[in-house]
Amino acid sequence: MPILFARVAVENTAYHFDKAFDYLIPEELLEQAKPGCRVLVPFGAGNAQRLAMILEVSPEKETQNTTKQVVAVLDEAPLLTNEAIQLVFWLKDRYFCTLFEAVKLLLPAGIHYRMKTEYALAKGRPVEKEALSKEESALIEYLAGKGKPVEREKLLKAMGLPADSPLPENLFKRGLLEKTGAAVRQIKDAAQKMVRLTGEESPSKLTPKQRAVCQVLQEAGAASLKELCYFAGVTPAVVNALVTKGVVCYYEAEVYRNPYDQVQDPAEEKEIVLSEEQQTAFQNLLAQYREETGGVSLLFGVTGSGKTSVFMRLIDEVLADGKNVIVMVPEISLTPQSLALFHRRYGRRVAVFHSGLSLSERLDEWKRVRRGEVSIAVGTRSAVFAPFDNLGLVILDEEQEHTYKSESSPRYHARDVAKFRCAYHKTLLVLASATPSIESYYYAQTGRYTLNQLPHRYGGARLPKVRFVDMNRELEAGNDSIYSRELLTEIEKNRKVHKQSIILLNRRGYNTFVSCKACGNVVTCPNCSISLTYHAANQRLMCHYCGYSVPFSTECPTCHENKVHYAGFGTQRAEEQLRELLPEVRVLRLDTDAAMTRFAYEEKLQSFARGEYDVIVGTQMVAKGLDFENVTLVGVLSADQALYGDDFRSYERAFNLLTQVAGRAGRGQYEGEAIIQTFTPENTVLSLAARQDYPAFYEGEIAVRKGMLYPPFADLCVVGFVGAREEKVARASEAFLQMLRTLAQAEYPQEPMRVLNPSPALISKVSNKYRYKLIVKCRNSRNFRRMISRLLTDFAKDRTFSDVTAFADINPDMIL
DNA sequence: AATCACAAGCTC
DNA sequence: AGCTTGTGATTT
Repeated sequence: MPILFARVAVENTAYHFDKAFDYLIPEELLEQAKPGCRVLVPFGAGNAQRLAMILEVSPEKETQNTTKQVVAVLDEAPLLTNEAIQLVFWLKDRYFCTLFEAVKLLLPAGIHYRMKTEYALAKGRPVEKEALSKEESALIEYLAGKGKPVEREKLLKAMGLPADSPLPENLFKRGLLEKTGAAVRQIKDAAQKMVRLTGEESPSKLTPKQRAVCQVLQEAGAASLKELCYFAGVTPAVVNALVTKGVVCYYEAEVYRNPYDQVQDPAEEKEIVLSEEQQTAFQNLLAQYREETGGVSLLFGVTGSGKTSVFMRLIDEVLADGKNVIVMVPEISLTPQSLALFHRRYGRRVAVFHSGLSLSERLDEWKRVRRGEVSIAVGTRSAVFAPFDNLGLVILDEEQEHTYKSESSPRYHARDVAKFRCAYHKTLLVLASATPSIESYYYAQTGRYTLNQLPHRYGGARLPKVRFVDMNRELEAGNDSIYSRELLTEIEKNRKVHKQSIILLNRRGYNTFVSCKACGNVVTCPNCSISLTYHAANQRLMCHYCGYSVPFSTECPTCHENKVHYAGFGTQRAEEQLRELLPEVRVLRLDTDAAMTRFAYEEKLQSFARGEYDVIVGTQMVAKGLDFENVTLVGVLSADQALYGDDFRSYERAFNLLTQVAGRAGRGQYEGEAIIQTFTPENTVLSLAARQDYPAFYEGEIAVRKGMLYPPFADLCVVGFVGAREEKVARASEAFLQMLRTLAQAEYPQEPMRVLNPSPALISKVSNKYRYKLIVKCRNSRNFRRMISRLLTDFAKDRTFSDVTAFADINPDMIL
């Protein structure tokens, strides 16, 4: 009998000691213990039971009699494929997370077990002789009354004790209580009670109602209890009686909780008619897909050029090959309309993943994919993990969107995970966008990706007219509101002819940039070419990349007039002011702060569509995806807020946003117009966005990226530090910097990097924890990651900073 | 000699 | 993080 070992990922390990741990598989579990199955293992000195995932089963290498044994196997069949297991190791290596965190990412939340602790009265122990406190004896009494194990949480709640009370644990240690642990599923598989005939007993001596039941079953073969009662016109009691007689029996059948249950399979597939341009793009993509080399292609098509038609044709071909497809879209564009598009064409072969689903719905959609019952997964970021084992195509729509980057550990980017999966399956990844990320376009230009273009709008639709309003002039004319006279006039004009308007206020981040009213100059950092941010606390202007700062002064460094000021306002004020200025206009405010459920959001949009409002005022969520025929005017309150964010991607985001928002107007038969307010009308990004001239924008931007060493010419590794005491956090970041310098010099002298000084995070205090960060311009190579990984573990082991946690994020969307 | 409190080290 | 073991100091 060969001895087998399981290499497992253990739950709740800290990054600095996480790795695959080896356990012996006892003989009776050999059958069941397969890679991809979860197990229970004893862990640590106390041998407390923990959840773990088997990543590999292999014969013994060297005998260590210290090796512990697997306690139990929790899954009948593996949850992870071979690919998924490789992906787990890849995720740990790339994103500095633990193996089990990576495992969790690949599974639907609803499938997770959690360890529960139960207490019961110890048998054969005379309680009477013990010295007990009042609370203790009350607890003992309660358990004696129950006579069976009670879950820890329930017990504490029943006794009115705090959730972290050590009481039961103390009693356990004194031997008065017994402790049992078990792994429980949070979400149960949904099952339906089904009924069928046993065929054993001849149905004699039956009541009329019972005979009716049997008749239905004879016709239908089997039915759910619910349906059966409905069709036979009886209550479950009748069926119960038949069960007792042995005529019929119950069994459980699994059902799926599916929010799109009503979706019908399409009667026939409608032919998609492609324009010549679309046809060429489609042919190229198809050819590349057939190469089966695992390449990446950028589909660069202007807004309204019909990218969706191209990939639907491509999807058709891939499905015809019997392969599966993942389509990812940003959350905001996953509207019922766009989903309906897929449902109409592919019916029940579509599984959907987005944040609006309940845990159980997500679990069931995941199972449908895992069992090969669907062929397409449509969804947001997490859809990239859809467990297909015959993946043929991945499409990432609006590939530049920041929502594809996770902001919490594991800080993965869906684009990179998609690359991994496509390389594994030797198949095609399509990145689609009207405004690609600078990085992706660069790779398309330099041949790392192929490039397919759709330079014209489908059906020859025209782009909206774009006008700029110089807000400096407004101020000179004595208008100090946030609405220019021109914009107000147009809104009012629009209302009178029953057309609608969208007003966008970009307020991403918490920055207040500083500019000169006289020359329009925006004050930037001399080292990083990043807009400086005004900090009220110390009245200084700070760069949050490198920590550079100067005292705030109203004197402009360029024109030396005393007209430097800072600005910033929110949607609420924008809404109030519009109501005051144009009392007759019906205003709808939409923003993410308004703590709206997905449902309420849909509801409001519906009523806007019905014409119950004249204007929507909102943050960037209104800029994208909305498609209303009746909207002919789009106003951007301050383009500057987007342009001068304190981030090297600010121009890129602003260009992207303005291009998109201008695309909101005039989507139907009416011509649209966009009015963009700015204090810096001469900024070329504005006119480039108005013309939707991406190539020209790219040329300017890529030069800056190259000059300043920003992606794609370098990677930014941000190391964050979090802790309760500010000076401790600050000292920790300094210490880390020291460690980094030493290690880099000693062991990684070849690795190119530039380390910027640690500095407080942009939002330096979040929920009473102080945050610092330090930026390293680097090459995201295996070697560099290994170095960071070592630093993170060494740092965590250093007890002087035990109350400060450090984490790393390579190329985050926003720099803390 | 017995007991305690905290630092150090390991997790298969 | 959670737990055990080691070390030294304090108490009897």
